[in-house]
Amino acid sequence: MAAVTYELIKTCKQTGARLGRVHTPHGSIDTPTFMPVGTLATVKGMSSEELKEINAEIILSNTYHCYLRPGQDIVKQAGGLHGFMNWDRPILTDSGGFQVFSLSGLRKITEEGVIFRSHIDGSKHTFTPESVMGIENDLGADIIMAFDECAPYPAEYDYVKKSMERTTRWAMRCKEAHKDTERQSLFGIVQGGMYKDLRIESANQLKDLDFPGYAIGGLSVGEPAELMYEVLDYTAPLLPADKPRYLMGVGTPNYLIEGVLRGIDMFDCVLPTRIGRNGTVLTSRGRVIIRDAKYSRDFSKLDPDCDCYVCRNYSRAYIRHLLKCGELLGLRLTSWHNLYFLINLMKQVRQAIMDDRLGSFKDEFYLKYGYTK
RNA sequence: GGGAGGGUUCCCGAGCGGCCAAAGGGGGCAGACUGUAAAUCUGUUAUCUACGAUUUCGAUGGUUCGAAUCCAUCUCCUCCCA
Repeated sequence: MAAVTYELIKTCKQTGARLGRVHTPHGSIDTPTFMPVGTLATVKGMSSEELKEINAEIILSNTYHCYLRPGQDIVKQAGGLHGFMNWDRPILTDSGGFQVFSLSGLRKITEEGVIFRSHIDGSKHTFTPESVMGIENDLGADIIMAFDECAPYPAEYDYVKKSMERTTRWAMRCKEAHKDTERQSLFGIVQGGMYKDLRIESANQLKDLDFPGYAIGGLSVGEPAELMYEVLDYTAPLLPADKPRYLMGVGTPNYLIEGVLRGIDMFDCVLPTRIGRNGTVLTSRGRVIIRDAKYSRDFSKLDPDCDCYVCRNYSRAYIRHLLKCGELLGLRLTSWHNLYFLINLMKQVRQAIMDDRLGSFKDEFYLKYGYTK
């Protein structure tokens, strides 16, 4: 039996969205779910205990970053990421495939793998599907991602096709190299850019490899929202209904809801922590750039409808003051609130599915948030 | 009392006859942020009846076609010697 399994609980009668549960060696996750990103074995600004306080059920970490610092051997010796960062709930590690995209100026792709230059000291490193599986095994996450190439947008058909086919070959090699299936589950990643036939081909090829879960990668890389929805419309249904579906790198409140409506179970994104550190907070009435001068005397809470720790205790004016002064607490409080906002949004989404009213929930949410559609 | 150096746009600080509304920081204001090279990045920051015009570089007067830049006086600050 695979380390990670998916249990479908019910589908929303109004929209067809699915409510489920992902079972892992470190406990179960209610889906749809949002996973905070903790690239360097830390969700920036948040302790593991605080993540529990906001009901984070699973977090993400990253192969490339943890390999460079502190090195997977140290993490392994600490008892894997779970022991190292004192987090006893599920963890997912990304493979470094996204860094193939984001560090495009510092790497070279070959059939064998990717030669990286460290963004820290410029030193040269090689990642192959096999080496990545070794690192991810040492990191010890419950869910590990296959080593893929996240193609840029826009990209030529021929390039995306070659990239996608190579990603499939790498997925086969990953599966071959991944032995610890009792403790970890390896998810495949569908690529294919914005090309329908490539997405179909990718999904079918990966399905044949029978992974315990599937991710859709290569989206939210700068393409228009409508295009992403279109790709999801035809890609998500191709994935096995009895396995979890993970949309990588998404995102904003509307992307999450639109993703769930299209059958996605898992999401991750740096957005809440990053925009939080940069002075923007998510609220039920839309984004608020809390750093702006107009909030200097606003002693109300970040979001009038929020009951998170931050909103229960601190005002907009105070948090703005902290941010303007570069105080660490400001970054922490905005990150905290934003993470809570998305995790709580997914909780409401799950309840709406349970009540067969996700479509209505979406309309109400969008109206209040200020989305035009 | 004697000597030396200096006062530049919100702040610090370059500029040392025209290419200066004046470098560069900082601060302010605004925007971006989507599997984290991000506590980052971008724009903007004299005034106006703004693709042009007007007033700025301690004050006043002068030299010059032209001055933040040269000269004189005044004023204020810093340092050194008594």
